[in-house]
Order: sequence, then structure tokens, then C-alpha cells
Amino acid sequence: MKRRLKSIYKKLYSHFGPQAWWPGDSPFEVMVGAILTQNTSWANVEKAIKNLKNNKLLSPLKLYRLHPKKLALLIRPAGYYNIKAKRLNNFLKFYINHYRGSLKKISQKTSKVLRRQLLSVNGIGPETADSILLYALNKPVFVVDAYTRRIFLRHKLIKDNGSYTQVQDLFMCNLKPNLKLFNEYHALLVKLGKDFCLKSKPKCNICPLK
DNA sequence: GACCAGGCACATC
DNA sequence: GATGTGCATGGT
Repeated sequence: MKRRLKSIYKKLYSHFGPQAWWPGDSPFEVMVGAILTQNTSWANVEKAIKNLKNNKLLSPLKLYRLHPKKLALLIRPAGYYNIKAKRLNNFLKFYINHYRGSLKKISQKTSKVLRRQLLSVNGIGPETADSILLYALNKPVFVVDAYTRRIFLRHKLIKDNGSYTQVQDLFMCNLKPNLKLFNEYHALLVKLGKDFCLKSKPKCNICPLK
């Protein structure tokens, strides 16, 4: 399995090239984006983030102090805007109370501690937590998402009833915890998923992995 | 007009 | 522990 995982990565990397994720200008923007992109296309998330940027609100304290209804209105393009406003607020409350909204402070904690803390925030599940850990805080944690599952299921590398942890362990037990590798691998799987592995119209006959 | 998109919490069995 | 449901916009 170790060789298989490496081989898949090499094929993806040589086919698509570096993805340079996460698309965002700052770690805090990555954190916000990780919550906004829950079950939502990235194009819609970009519109929401643009609204926040245009209003110069993309900072922990400013967002936290914003009235929830106003926040919801601004992130409306990202969908589920009422619940996401609440989830963002829950995260900001945690980030400010525990770390004063400081990237330096939160980065000092280990990924194990941070993951447990993030998962205790209502609205942050395993994928969102891991996205924040990997792409905002530079912790070598593998992110599992719908694309990862779909691709690996079609290639019969996982079972369809596998838990998040089981799929994540497949990667983390067989690959060295390398920041660059985990960063690119997940991004490449998303790229592959978007281009070749749609839900309804699989185009696996031209899949680069074949 | 249907389908889909870089999830999660909650209710129910 | 498994399964079903609500949350919502915008692109194809």
C-alpha cells in the first residue's frame, strides 16, 4: 500500500503539477474558508470571502464583534449562511478566548491538542479541523474529503463504509508525515475529482490514474 | 428544472 | 452504530 500511495501521488503530481494550496492570502483566511466551504463549491466561498475583504472585516476580532445577522448577510453567497455564521462565530469565540486570535500562539500547540480542541467547537468536524491544521497551521495532518473517498472507492482502495479516521489512517500510517506531501496530495485529489471523477458522470476512462 | 458542490449536527431507531 | 434530514447559494 505504501508504494501504491506513492505511485498515485507521483502520477497526479506529474499530470497536474503543484497545486500550491490553500487558495487564500493568509492563514486566517484559510480558517474562514475551511468553514465556509463545507458542502459548498469554492467559487461561492470566494464570493463570500470577497465580501468580507471589501468590508475590511477579515480579522478575528472584527468578525467576532460583527452582529451575527450582518455576518450571515455577508457570507450569503456561500450558502447555509445562517448556520455558517453561527459556526464561524463559535470558532472565533474559541480562537479569541484560547489564543487571543493570535496565529503565533495557536501554532505553538501540537496538532493532537489542537485537533481535539477544534473538534469540540460546534460546527467543526474532522475535515474542517484537519483543513485548518494542515493549510492554516502547517501541521502534517492528512485531510480526507468527499473527493478522496470517491476516487479511492472507485479504485477499490477503501471500503464504502469506512469512517473518516479509517481513510485518514490509510494515508497517515503509510506515508511519512510530510507537510508538503500532505498539502499537495489532498489538493491533487480534489483537482482530479473536479476534472475527472464527478458524482454523476464518472469519466474514469480518461482518469490519469489509469 | 434537476443535479451538484472541498460537511456537520441532530433526531431517531 | 447506522440512517435520515435540515441547512441554501450559484454554476452547469
